[in-house]
This record gives sequence, structure tokens and C-alpha cells, in this order.
Amino acid sequence: MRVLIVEDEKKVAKALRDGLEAEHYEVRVACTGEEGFFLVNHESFDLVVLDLMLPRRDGLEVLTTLRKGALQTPVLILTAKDTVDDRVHGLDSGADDYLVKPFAFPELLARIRALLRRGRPDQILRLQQDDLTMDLVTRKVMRAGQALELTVKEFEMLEYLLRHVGHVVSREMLARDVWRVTARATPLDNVIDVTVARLRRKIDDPFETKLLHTVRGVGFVLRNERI
Amino acid sequence: MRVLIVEDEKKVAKALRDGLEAEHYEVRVACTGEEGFFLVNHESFDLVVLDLMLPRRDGLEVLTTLRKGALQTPVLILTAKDTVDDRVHGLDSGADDYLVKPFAFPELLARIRALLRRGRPDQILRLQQDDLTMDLVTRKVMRAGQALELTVKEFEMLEYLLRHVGHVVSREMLARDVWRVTARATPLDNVIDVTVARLRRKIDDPFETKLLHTVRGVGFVLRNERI
DNA sequence: GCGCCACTGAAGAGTTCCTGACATTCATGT
DNA sequence: ACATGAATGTCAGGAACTCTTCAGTGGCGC
Repeated sequence: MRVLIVEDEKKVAKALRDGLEAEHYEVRVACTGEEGFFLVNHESFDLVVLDLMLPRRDGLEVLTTLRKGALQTPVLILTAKDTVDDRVHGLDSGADDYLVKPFAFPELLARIRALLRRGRPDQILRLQQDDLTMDLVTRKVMRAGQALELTVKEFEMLEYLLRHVGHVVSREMLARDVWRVTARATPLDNVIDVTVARLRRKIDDPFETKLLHTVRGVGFVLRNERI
Repeated sequence: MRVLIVEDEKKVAKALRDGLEAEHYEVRVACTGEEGFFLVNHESFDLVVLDLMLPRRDGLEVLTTLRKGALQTPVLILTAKDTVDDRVHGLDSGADDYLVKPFAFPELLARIRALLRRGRPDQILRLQQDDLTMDLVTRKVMRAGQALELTVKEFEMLEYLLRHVGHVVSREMLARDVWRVTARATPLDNVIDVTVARLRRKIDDPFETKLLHTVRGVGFVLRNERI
């Protein structure tokens, strides 16, 4: 479950991140309204926790704009603004819940659970390993927040590798399950190698830690350790 | 919009009923847990407002039982029990929101609106993405304040794309759901391509940011990123 | 050092997509 | 029924992109 926290106060943001990560959510933090807006549009989240008083761009304005763009993701407003008018206005701007600071962390967690419970239908459709995520519905592949453009074969191969994370995938498996062939005039091995190379160029080359490793004589494996 | 109030205190129940009816909700009141349970199972509601301290049958127990029976209706707990534990417990029992008495009526209304907004995805009469809007009743399509004239097929295709915003739509899906065909003498693919081209000419060509993108080898997608 | 395996760049083959022009269908009014 | 015009469908050529092949290079393990 991926949660985006939009909060400018570093201390609060850190406390939220730590608390949510302890519950095994994957957390991203945006410190300004602009950054939050950008992240929502470029990554996919299951929930947004939104502060209202933000530098650069007001939280409510961000929310309104996002809802106009047909964003479905549930949004929980978390703010110090506690008048009834504030709450009504926040909820009517498209928020799904409104919690006032200071708040009890267990209550925040319970409210987050309630929101996620309701919005769950297409959740199994995302694969993930470390900072690499693949959304099977939108077909967005991202690493470290950066969108990657994959061709069909690259996408299918990465999907296969992600479905077998940590397990070595042989060329036979790839030939059978990704290329769906039994016999073939020319051997497939090199085609697979070339595709692996191209995939590597996109998902590993621009980044520090490598995920796609060769297991000599056996095949390939996607995992987070260095060999 | 039908709302069920489960509340044993007559005065509170009446105040709620009057307040909600003033907002044009259709309201039913149950005075005991048993009665509430019966009504939920014998009528259909868009929302339940649930008190916790009820005679005969505890509110939380009712809620738990209903959720076990796969009830989808959103439930808002409205109660005097205000400890953090109460809230966490209430939300984790399947409630979608939790409001403590005494409460501000406008906030209750705003929370009810937020819950109903989320529960009714079918009843949408207007679809929207960025500055592109489609009114399903008047069948008017506008982008950036400018009206667009679409033919029937173009309209249906755009509606389909809007209903799957951000999700890649394959030619098979379009053939099945927009053209409503299973098999066909001549391949439908090119018809779809041509229709996409014509649609694109109207909704994208005159504007700076493009919305309708091709995902090579897969299909098409309506999304707001610039590529 | 040798042999095998893996990687890479480049070129060719093969797909997929887009577009303009034309054909057909359909609804409408005469 | 017929003519009309708009909407939709068909077709072919070309552009853009992807996949495959091949040949050469590099690296690993024995």
C-alpha cells in the first residue's frame, strides 16, 4: 500500500513516515503543494494524507484541482485548522476524511485503514520490488519516482521477473512463458539476451543499485542484493 | 438518497431526521440495534448513521455482523464514546467514519456528503479529465471552455476512455464494449484506429497538451501527462 | 589460456500505427 | 422511393517503431 504524505513541517512529516512505515505502508513525502501535485500525477498511490497550510500552493487548491482531473484516490486531510467551517470546506473540496491536529496516531491509522478498505478493488494489479514498481492497469513502470517507457516485450519480461522475484528465471522459462514458443528455427537465447540488455539499460543503468542480475549458466534474477 | 438513522434517544433521532430531511435526504429511523439490523437487511440505504449505545443489541455488534454479511453501504458512527480506543475500535469494525457527540451539524452533513460521493460511482452524469468535460445528459463535450462536436461513435469512444482514465484500453475492449461485436468479417482494428484519429483531431489537435495517447502494442489511454 | 557463456552494436525484417482518399451505410426530408 | 449529406467503414501507402539476427567482443570459471 502506497501512501503519499503532503506536509511541509519536517518533524511532523518524519513522524508520520516512521509511524506509517512501521505499519508496512510504503511512504513518499512531498514538502510543498506543488511537489504533492506532481507526485500524484506521476506515481500511483492508494491514499494521500494532505496538510492544508503549505508553501507555494494551498492544500485545498491542490485537492480541488486533483479532483477535477478525476483523481479517485482517497484523501485524508490532516491539519491544525479545526473550525467547523474548515472541516466542511475540506470535505466538500473532495476530501474523504478530515482529522485535526493534534491527533492520536492510532486513530489516524484506523481512519487510514477504513479508507483503504473501501478503495481496494484493483489492488492486486501492481508489482513491486524495492523502488521499482509496475502498475499492470496503467502500464506505468517507475523506478525511484521516475517513469520508464518500456516496449511490450520489455514490459512482459519485467512482469515475469517481478512475478518470480528472488527466483532465478531460466531462458527456457522466458522462451515458454514470455515468447510462448515450443520450437523455433533459430535459437531464442540471443533474442532473450538482447531484450535483457535493453531492459537493463532502462531499469538499472540510470540507477545506483542494480536489480537485474545474470546467473551464469542458469538465467536471470531480479533481486535487491548486490552479488 | 436514503439514510438510515439508528439511534435510541428520541430527541437526537428527531433532530437528525429533521436536519437530514431539510437537505432532501429520505430518512428512516430505527430505535434499537435489532430494528436497525432488520431494516438494513430488508430495505436498501445509501448510508447508515449508527449510534453505539443501543438497547437490545450493541451498535458495534450490529455493524460487525452486517459487514460479515458483505454489506457495502457506508456507515458513519455517531456516538458519545470519544476515547481513541473507541474510535479505533469503531473504524476497525467496519465503519467508514466516526463522529463524536456533541457535533456540529454542518460537519455531519459534510461527512455524509463525502461518504455518499464515494459510494456512487455509477450515477455519474459528467465525466472529466483536466479541461476536458463530457456531460452525459446533454451529450455536450467541452475542452478549455470550447464546445466540441462529436459524432456518436466518437462520443462513445471518448466516454469509454473517460470511464477508464489512466488505464490503457485495448482494441479488444473497444471492439467488445464500444462496437459490441465478437467476431467480424473485416478486421475492426483499422476502424478503431481511424476513429481514434478523428477523435484526436477534435479533442487534441487544437490544444497544447495532448490527452489521448497511443500505447504501442497495447492500445490507447487518456491521461494528463505530457510525454 | 582455453572454451563457453554473456553482452553489445548495427542492420535488416517485421509490426504497428497513422493518414488521406474513397466506399458504404444510415437517417432525414422531399 | 429517391436524393442528400453526414457518419461510419474500408483500403493502401508510408512512417515510425520494435524485434530478430548476426557477428564480434568481453568476461568468467576451470
